[in-house]
Amino acid sequence: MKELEKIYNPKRVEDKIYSMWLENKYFHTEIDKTKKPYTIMMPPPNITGQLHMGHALDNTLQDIFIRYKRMAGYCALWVPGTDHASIATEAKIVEAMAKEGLTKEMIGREAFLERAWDWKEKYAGRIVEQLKKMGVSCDWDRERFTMDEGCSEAVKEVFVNLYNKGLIYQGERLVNWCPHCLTSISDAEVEFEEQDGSLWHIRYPIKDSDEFITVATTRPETMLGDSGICVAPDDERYTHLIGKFAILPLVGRELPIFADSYVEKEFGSGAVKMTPAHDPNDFEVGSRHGLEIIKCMNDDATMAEDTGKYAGMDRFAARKAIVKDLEEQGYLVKVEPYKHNVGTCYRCHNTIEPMISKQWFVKMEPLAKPAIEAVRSGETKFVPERFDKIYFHWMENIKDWCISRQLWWGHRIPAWYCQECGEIIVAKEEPTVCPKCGCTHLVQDEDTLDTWFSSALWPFSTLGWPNEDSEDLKFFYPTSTLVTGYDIIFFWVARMIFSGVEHMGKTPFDTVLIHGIVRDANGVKMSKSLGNGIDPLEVIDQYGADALRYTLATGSSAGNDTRYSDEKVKASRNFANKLWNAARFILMNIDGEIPAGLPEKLEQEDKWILSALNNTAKAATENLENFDQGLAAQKAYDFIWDQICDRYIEIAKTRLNSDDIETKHNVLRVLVYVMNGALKLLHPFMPFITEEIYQALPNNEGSIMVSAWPEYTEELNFEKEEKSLDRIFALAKEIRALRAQLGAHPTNKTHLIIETPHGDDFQQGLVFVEKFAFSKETQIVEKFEGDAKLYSQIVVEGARAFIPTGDLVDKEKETARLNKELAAVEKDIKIISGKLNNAGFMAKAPQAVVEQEKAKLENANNKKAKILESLEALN
RNA sequence: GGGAGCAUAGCUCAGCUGGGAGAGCAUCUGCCUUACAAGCAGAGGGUCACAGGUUCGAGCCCUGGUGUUCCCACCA
Repeated sequence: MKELEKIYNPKRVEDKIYSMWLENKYFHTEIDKTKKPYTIMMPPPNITGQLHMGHALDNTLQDIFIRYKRMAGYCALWVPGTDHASIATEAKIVEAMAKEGLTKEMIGREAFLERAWDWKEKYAGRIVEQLKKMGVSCDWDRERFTMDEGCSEAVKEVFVNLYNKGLIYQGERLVNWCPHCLTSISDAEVEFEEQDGSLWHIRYPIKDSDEFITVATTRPETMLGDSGICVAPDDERYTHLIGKFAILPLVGRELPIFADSYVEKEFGSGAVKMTPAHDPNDFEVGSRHGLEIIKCMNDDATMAEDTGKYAGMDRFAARKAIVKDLEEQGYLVKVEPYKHNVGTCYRCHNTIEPMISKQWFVKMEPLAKPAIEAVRSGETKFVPERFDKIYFHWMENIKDWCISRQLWWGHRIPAWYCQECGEIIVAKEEPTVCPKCGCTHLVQDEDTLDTWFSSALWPFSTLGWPNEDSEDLKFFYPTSTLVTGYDIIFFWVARMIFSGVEHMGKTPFDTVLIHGIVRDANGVKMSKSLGNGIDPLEVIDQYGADALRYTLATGSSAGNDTRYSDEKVKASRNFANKLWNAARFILMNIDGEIPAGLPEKLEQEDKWILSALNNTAKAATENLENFDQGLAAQKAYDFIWDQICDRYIEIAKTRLNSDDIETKHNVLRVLVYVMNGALKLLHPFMPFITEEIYQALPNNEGSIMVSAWPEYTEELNFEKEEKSLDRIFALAKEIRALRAQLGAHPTNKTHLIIETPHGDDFQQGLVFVEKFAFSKETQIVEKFEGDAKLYSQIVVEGARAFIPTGDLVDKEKETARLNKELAAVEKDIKIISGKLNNAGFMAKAPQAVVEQEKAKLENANNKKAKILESLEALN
């Protein structure tokens, strides 16, 4: 006999089991061509990160599907890895250096990168250790890093390919510049925030005239870069000024006044100052009209050297100073309070400064088109489907992607400039001579690539691409399921899709399973700045990884946010303990060896539970196939708690007490079989406890994680026994309710007479009736013939129970109770016959539904007759 | 400005292609019934946000507005 502790202790179990899995290489996948591939690429966590609830959810979901598919016979591969997160990591390192009084420039590029690699070594390892605590079954032998050799090779290959196709180009354009991170960022990386600002109305004098033209602006400091004034073509107020010049106050520059349909008459003053170097719209209008581009700010958003007295001032200080000067010199007309959206950097949340600058871009339109088609054709499906709209909208309105970053940590742009002739050489390998002029004076581009440039290649760079001969690539690509949050559809999912289509000719995954974010118990997004984040590792420490996983798996449905609360985890922990005790009970009853497999002879109740397991397996499998992991988990839960624990184990006790060894063995064999099945169904959700129990059960070999997933089989479909037992349970339940009303103590067993046409079934299940209805000396009759006045009477479908309550029978109470029952059943009858008397229903409802209603009516009528009989007998 | 999600028991949420509303937690009552008090048995609690419509039949489909959350755009 094996002894398990009374309360399940995840701490004792989890690390031990994880090591066992690792040692046995269960996570490792080799190509097996006899199986179908099922592949997941883990969204690589940043090396700046700690494991948070978002990771916990994301990886729990992936682990559920990979474990399920592995058990279901697929060649299941889950590739893990980490992301170098260029801007985030660089910021952290710069921050750390600042504490030592150092800057990037002081130590130089090489020393900086050394530090960065040290950082990577330290923190990539940390996040991996944290992931392992979750129980993830990814193939650690294949762990990748976005800047490892293979990924870097892929990046270079893609850059050169796209450049050669003319899809990567260099251009002097207006980009989003973060003055804090000191780099350009892409449009996707700009977050708009509503802010209270002002609309300043400033009048500019007209050259050679006494007139003024008034412009409105939210950013007066940019006037130092003004190079024109624009009005609407049909604005009669200003038509006479078109072609004339305005004099820029404080500066004295002459600004051409011109018309463009971009301007709306109704807004502000109807005249717009043009600052092409610091405003995206002005840049566009300016390029149409050949305006001069005058940069008036430095990279750190201080005012440029040539701005006179404002030079060196921060942009916001300059704004104040300029407004003050305008006011003093009589140029300020008025100031209105104005709410507007301000672009901020998604990393540091400082206000973005649009700046003219030379950057590298990916030309998006030719890439977007086939990527849109890939989703439209269903080659890749979003779950839930609605996210394809978001994808389409973004892809259809896409602008070119700014990919160069003025950072050091990242993939360096494979472009070299000839210092002699200015030739640009884009190549995978560093060139030694300029192909144009033959000189050797070549200098590599200083910039690195957007971190998402390499993550976009993740689904195939991790499988060996650009080596086209890679067996892994051939077998596992395209991958099967991508699991990720809706917050990175643009950053990552969309870019992976167009990259896959472009470079592999196939979209990178079959399905994109989108989940929401994890909020706190009050529905507030967990964030570092709010301090409301909950550390998954602490939760695991307190309740176990299984409890956390189960909570996340059941609490979230595709596409929706989920709330975390301690109570939910506690409930999951309780479930784990319930399962544990069920297993403990089985093991306590095993003394020595028992035969493997199911016994030859199955009793009614065995067939009932086996049939229930069979049906649960079928339903749960369907749920998993539909990515309804929460429903699948719920089914395993209900089966274990309601069917195994509350019923079958209770039922089993009778035979377990038998002196006959075979009787005892038979029920144990069913118990073990059913428990194994339940464990397997639950394993993807709660891998640790299911493994621990699986190992403890007799006749099990190897690990549950590589055992076969339970499949539905007709052999174990026993409808008759299910129905029969369910009838017994229904009757017993009503009897328990009556006893509760009467305040009967469990030890107070009562005599019971059951009147039923299903005598044989009840006779077979007699011991269970007695067990669940707390009865003794139970009689089963076709027709009750006692003195009804001395009995309480229970009426259910297919049976009537008589319980002698002697003096306890309160005639009035009993009559009231039966009348209540009567009212209920009469209401049923009314509704059902209403339907059946409805010509429309009879004509149009499906036959099966009509039959069902007829059967219901018959049952209800029978029940009513019995209740009436009982009432009559009572009085 | 455009778009999307959500609205079901006190709380958190399920509810498949339309066929008489569910779970967990919380509450109340009674039980240490020899696997489990992290448990067992029972009970109460919902005009499925609102108004229309389609249908024999609507929590589910359609329309309209309400509240709420989010995404995109960014007219100075």
